[in-house]
Amino acid sequence: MAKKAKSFNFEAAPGHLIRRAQQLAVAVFVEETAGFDATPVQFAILNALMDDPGEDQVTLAARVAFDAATFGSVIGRLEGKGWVRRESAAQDKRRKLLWTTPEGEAVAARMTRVVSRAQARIVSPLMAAERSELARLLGKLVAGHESATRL
Amino acid sequence: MAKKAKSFNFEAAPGHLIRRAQQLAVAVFVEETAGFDATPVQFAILNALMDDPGEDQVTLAARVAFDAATFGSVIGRLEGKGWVRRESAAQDKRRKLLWTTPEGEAVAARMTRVVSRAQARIVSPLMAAERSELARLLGKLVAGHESATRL
DNA sequence: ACTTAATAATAAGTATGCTTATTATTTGCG
DNA sequence: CGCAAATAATAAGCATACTTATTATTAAGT
Repeated sequence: MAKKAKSFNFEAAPGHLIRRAQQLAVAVFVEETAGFDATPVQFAILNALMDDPGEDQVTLAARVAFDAATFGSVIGRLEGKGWVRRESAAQDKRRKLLWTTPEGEAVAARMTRVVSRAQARIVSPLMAAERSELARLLGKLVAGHESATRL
Repeated sequence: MAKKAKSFNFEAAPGHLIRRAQQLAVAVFVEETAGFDATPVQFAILNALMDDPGEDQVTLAARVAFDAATFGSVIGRLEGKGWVRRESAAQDKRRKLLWTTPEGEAVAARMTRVVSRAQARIVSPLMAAERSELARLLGKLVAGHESATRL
């Protein structure tokens, strides 16, 4: 009963709660995937690329919700690990097309099990109904802003 | 109806949705607070510090859910802007105690209105009942992991 | 009292995540 | 065709966010 809240109550603000959730989600992911040298973003990129082989950087960046600048550096790291191959498009030499390598696909496949466990652990404090409700609300939130801003 | 989802469906994963939400929350915050030279984290720190003046870095970092290393650099920037004052504790020269300056408090006060608007905008795609439900679920999620890991 | 533990802060290194600027292409319009 | 606008990628710079290592200081145990 100590809280005075004379200033802005940031701890109850959606932004703060979302930031905390993101923080904890990454921590769980990293913990579960220790041993694999891949971050959440890198795992997402590998999977997105396996669904759309030969995609160019801009399009793939949009699919995983990334700005082009950061995306390029992440791809650089994935390329350095030999998990992604980058090649200039013949028709349009500005574009760099991307493919996963067999090694990259193998890593993604081996990670799937622990990533699934990480996702489950993230929402483990919630009951089953609450988990799907959270997913629905976050989905609606994201979709609402996507249609509004159209980045 | 094009999605094959032959690989891991990261787009429906809690971790990805949370990351997207965080991304959009920061974007809205930055947009609303343009003109003030403060980030979401800096605003949170100013407010936390106004509630607990003279707090040391470690304790305050825990309150806003920050690692000590990053926290130190953020405080350094706030000190550089003249919004926070840092002073070694007399009894324990390892600790640095923190206070907001009048300038820092003035900035926080002037930001309150637009930050409130930003928080409202973040959850604007949701209906009123959904907003409180999202806050409740995120709160439960964060609390559950806090009690489990005790970082 | 002296040495070891623990603690607070910083430094260094890596990885997002963003913005603006620059470069290389390509497209589109007159 | 020729030039301006648009586009793809990178570079540079700032701000989180984390880890491990280092330094300074205090606490704790013998």
